[in-house]
Amino acid sequence: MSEKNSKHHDQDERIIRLKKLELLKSTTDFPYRFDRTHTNLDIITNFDELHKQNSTVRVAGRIFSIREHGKTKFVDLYDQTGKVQLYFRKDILSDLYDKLELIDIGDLIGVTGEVFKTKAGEITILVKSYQILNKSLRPLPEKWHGLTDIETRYRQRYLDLMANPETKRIILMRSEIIRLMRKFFEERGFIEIETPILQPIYGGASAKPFETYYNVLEEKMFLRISDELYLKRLIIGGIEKVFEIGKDFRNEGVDRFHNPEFTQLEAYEAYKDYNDMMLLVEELFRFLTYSLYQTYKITYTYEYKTEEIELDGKKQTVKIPLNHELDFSKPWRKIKFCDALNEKLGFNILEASYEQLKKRALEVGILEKETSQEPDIVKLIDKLFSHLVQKNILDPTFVIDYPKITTPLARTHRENSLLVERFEPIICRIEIGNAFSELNDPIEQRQRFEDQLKRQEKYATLDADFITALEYGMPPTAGIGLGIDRIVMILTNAESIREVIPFPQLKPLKG
RNA sequence: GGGUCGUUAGCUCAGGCUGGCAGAGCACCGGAUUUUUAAUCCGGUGGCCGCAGGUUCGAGUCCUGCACGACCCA
Repeated sequence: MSEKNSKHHDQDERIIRLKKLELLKSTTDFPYRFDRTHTNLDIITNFDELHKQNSTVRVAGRIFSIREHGKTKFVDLYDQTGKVQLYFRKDILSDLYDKLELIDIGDLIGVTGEVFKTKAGEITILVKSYQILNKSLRPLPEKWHGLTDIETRYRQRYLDLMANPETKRIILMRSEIIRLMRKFFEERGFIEIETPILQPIYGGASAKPFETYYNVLEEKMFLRISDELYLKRLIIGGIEKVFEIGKDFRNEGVDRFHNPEFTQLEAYEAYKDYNDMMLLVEELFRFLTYSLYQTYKITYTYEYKTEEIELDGKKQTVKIPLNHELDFSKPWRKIKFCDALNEKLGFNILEASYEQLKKRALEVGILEKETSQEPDIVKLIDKLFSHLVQKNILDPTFVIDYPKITTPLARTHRENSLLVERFEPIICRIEIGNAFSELNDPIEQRQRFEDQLKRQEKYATLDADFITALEYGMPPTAGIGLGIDRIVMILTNAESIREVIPFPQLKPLKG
């Protein structure tokens, strides 16, 4: 009894719909297919011709709204391409019209009819016959306010897609951006090759990996944190321009810019250096913005300020967007990592001691006094840079020439042996990638890995097989990794990485 | 890991400060309406107020803990 009451209303509308479903099934089965002559968009764009010729059209989709008016019904039908209005009349459909009682918002139907325009000028299909293709047992989110609860939007993305055009826009745009990026690299002669996701040794970045176990081999395996070391093996093997688009996995936290699994494009080109790579990135962004928007200028909202205001005597918090215009027709700004950081620090990062850096980190409040684990020096440098410099970068910028210690896979700078030839492209504070002139000296590579281990960097590894590969000789090579999720954020003006990932990581609901 | 905020009907939200019958719009059900479009009009159903404790005569409201989420910080 109490159990029945507890879910009473929950089930109410579902029970009504189940009864309708039973009635429907008692007379006919739902069809397995429905021949469409047009999409809804086709109907709108070809209206004049269809109307002139009194063409019979067949469309299908989901019902989002039903407006009854006497012995007629107006129905909004959506397919992937958009909306078309349907008009059902009792005097045309007779018995079939009465059967419309079994139809609800959310149901999928296919209709046959002719197009016309209503008094109000809306393109509409006068329905001559219809078939119910499937029934929805649950009510759709409300039509006017839609679905705004962020958690429900992410957990039930299909509802979000139905209710929020912005969600659909971003997800379709993501697909388009990936298609364009693939096209960009293919047109320049890069070959797309897939490398292992399950790896016996992880590498190519500094991050905590996900671990798994391969039963047949009786070996611990890791999900890759980067594709780098395998793609370089391909360069050594003679694939001179290579790229891969795929998921990397990092066993770390979730925030506005991080999802534990994310999509990266990595590209490597033999006989090039990081200067060439910077030009390629500039070209890529011109290509992307122009292909998507037919302009090189876009706006990104890099922050939302919240302010309290009084409205009708009530306090309300409003979100004020802070926008920044990005112009990709211009060359990107270049700033040197050390110059920019030294200016903020007041001392030379390359000569600074660990204690000196730690002291400063405590001063600016980016390090807790009582911390159980000391950050390693690379982590510390990275934090200081993020907080003191990167936070202020809005225009498309290449941060170049990093301290050698930060980057074991990058080649020593040709003019300063304390640095490496590395850059990060940054837009509106967001790192969207990482690139180097690749280190191709196997002896130095081994030394750099060993130095990392000696410094007890947290997730350092030494991939001996990779060094063996280097010993066969890798051409001078430029390489880059680009965070596709973050690039999609920039290009769609998305506030969070979760908006551009169709199914972002959430904790499972308990109980 | 810490701080702030949030969780009330299927959906969107009031109510909460100051404890006293659980509210609205949409959706749903019944009726009217043959070019409506957030259709309209009349009538109605629907609640474990996130979960578990505590204070109190009495808790959606106050206190504690937990879960999930958002933002900020680490």
